[in-house]
Amino acid sequence: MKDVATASGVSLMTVSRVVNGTGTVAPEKVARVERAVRALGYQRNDLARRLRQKNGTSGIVGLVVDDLANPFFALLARAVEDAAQRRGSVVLVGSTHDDLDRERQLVTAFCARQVDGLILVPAAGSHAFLLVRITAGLAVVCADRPADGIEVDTVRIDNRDAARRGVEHLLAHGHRAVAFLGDLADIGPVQERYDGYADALTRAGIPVQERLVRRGLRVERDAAAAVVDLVDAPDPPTAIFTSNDVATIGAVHGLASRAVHHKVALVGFDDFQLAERLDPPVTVIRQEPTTIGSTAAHLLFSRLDGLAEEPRAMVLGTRLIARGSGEIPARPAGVSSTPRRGTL
Amino acid sequence: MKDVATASGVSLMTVSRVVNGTGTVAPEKVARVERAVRALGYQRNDLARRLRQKNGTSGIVGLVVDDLANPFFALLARAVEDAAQRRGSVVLVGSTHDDLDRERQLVTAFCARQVDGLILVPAAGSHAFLLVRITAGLAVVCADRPADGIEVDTVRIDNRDAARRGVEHLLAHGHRAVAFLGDLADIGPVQERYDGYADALTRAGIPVQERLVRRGLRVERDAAAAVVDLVDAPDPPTAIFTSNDVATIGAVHGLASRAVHHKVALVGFDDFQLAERLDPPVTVIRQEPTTIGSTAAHLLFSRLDGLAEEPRAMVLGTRLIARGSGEIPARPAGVSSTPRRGTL
DNA sequence: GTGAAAGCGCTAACAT
DNA sequence: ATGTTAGCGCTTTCAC
Repeated sequence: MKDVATASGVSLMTVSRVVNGTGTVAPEKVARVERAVRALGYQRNDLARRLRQKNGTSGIVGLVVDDLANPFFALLARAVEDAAQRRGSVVLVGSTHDDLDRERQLVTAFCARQVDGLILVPAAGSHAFLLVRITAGLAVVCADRPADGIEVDTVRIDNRDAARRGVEHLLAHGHRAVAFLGDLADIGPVQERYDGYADALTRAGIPVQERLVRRGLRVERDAAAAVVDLVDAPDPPTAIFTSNDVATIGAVHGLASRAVHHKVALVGFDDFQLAERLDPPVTVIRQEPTTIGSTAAHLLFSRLDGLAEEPRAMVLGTRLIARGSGEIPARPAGVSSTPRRGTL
Repeated sequence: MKDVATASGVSLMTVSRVVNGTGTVAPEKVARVERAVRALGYQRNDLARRLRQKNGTSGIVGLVVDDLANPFFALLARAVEDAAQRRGSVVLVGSTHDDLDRERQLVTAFCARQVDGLILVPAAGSHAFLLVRITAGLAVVCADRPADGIEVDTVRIDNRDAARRGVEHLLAHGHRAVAFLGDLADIGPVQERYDGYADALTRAGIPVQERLVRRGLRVERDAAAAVVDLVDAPDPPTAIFTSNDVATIGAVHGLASRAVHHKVALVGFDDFQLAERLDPPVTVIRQEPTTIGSTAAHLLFSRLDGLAEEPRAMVLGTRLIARGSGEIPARPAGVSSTPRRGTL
């Protein structure tokens, strides 16, 4: 900047005014400065700028998700990025892999770079460590899940209700022995989806059987193994409810490996690519990661623009998409499980 | 920081030394300062820090990809993020959607935030605008494709060779009429894969038929429509080579919609989730986005650490994974295309 | 319309 | 072992 000023024979202030288009500068000097800027390849240092502008913002937002490589979060991330772009902000991303320590590191690293705000898919555990930062002016919006211990804007779906509807869809096709497959139990939505599963069974007068409930499934292989274990058991489930995309895809593999994919019904949480092209096509409860991301981004930007209401809890809709796997009736011809005592 | 100094009754420099663990400070004062830091929730402003440390780095790297929501780039991004994390850097991301203007905006926005380096999946077009920045010290590594007009480190695969092998796999099963489906022709790898396709045909003495070549397919729907158009034509191809994951998935839909998925062979570039579970399972040429990402990140960090060799061109391996769709023989029973003049 | 001076939060380089 | 001074690149404030 100093070089530009020297080269065009004006003061630093004039350069500043030209670069930012503020104040009033003689047209002739504007031209001289602009020429020098181009010649020297000068670009404003936004960081130094922001240092002096007491009120100024960095134009950086942080996005902390569970796993950027998961299509759900990749779509959410792109939606956030789109919204940020339209506003001239840039996005710092990081994956926590549901590890609170990792999340804390990311938040610290992001805050050290003066992010204006944070969109957070919180890991399990207390987020009280964020309180002091929020008090200090950090805007935080939670996506997909609320964060324990802080009251901030949250964008999510009604997991419990959606899961209940999914399981009821299976019950409506005559199933009584419905298995539940889920990720780590301490993740909020996983627990809520389990609750919805239990709700559906309870309303139908069916007791929850712990042997049909498998949690802590982090990767597809875990879910596939759980399914194999379930269908090989003496009294196998006639239907499976998987509580996220990873579990659903694992279950598809598991069922196919035992050649029971046409016999055991399947409803999965989260839609996924090619679900409609599988055999049978997979019935899912779809949520919209893109909508979640853009809603969270808009909420964050509203806060940055001074919105000072109570924290909002936005609950977005879900839709059950029946494709085939969830409509397989209970105990079709060919399933060889001997009828036994009803409940156990 | 000033507050911390006041609260603990020491000078700014002492606080600085304690916070950074540099120099020598009396244990008692260290304790006092640390207490004040905790009490006030003080966190160092890395940006101001970096402003003063002339040599210092921002600890921010930029990652510019085609589309973050595409699983290929999502995996690449996660690999970059992992590598950055291990180094204490954070990652700014952005999607260009193969638009050079958008890419330029992202690069400008990232540089204004003083990124140390850039990992770039370049859009089509001249990247001469980067020259001045590279001269000014910006480290750039290209991933997936080289950038036009600049000489920088590049991490990629041998698209032409891999595509040739994929098409030869089809030819080995007796196919003579092999269609090519691709994204925008001005994207480097798309052109290279087309060249590989043409190579395979030429080596086998088969002329390339323009009517079997469909490009500019950006989304699955485009590819599905192209496939429908191809198979409905008078002299339909007996095999299809799709030059990326989007085209492959589109082709799967297109073939299924005309119920010819067991009759028309398919080899796709890029592996994708559930490919092995489709009917028939899809034969692909797999590249490793994760390896590309981590290699690019390591290369970038080497440069930031002072590596001053000539720009490197790293070429990673690919593997053909035969699953079924690529092994369908030419002209199976039931394909009703009347034999006509050979070439036209 | 323009510039000079002060200072954002921090740290080199020199004191002491 | 600690404090002082100067200044990173920029903008604010106020004077001209």
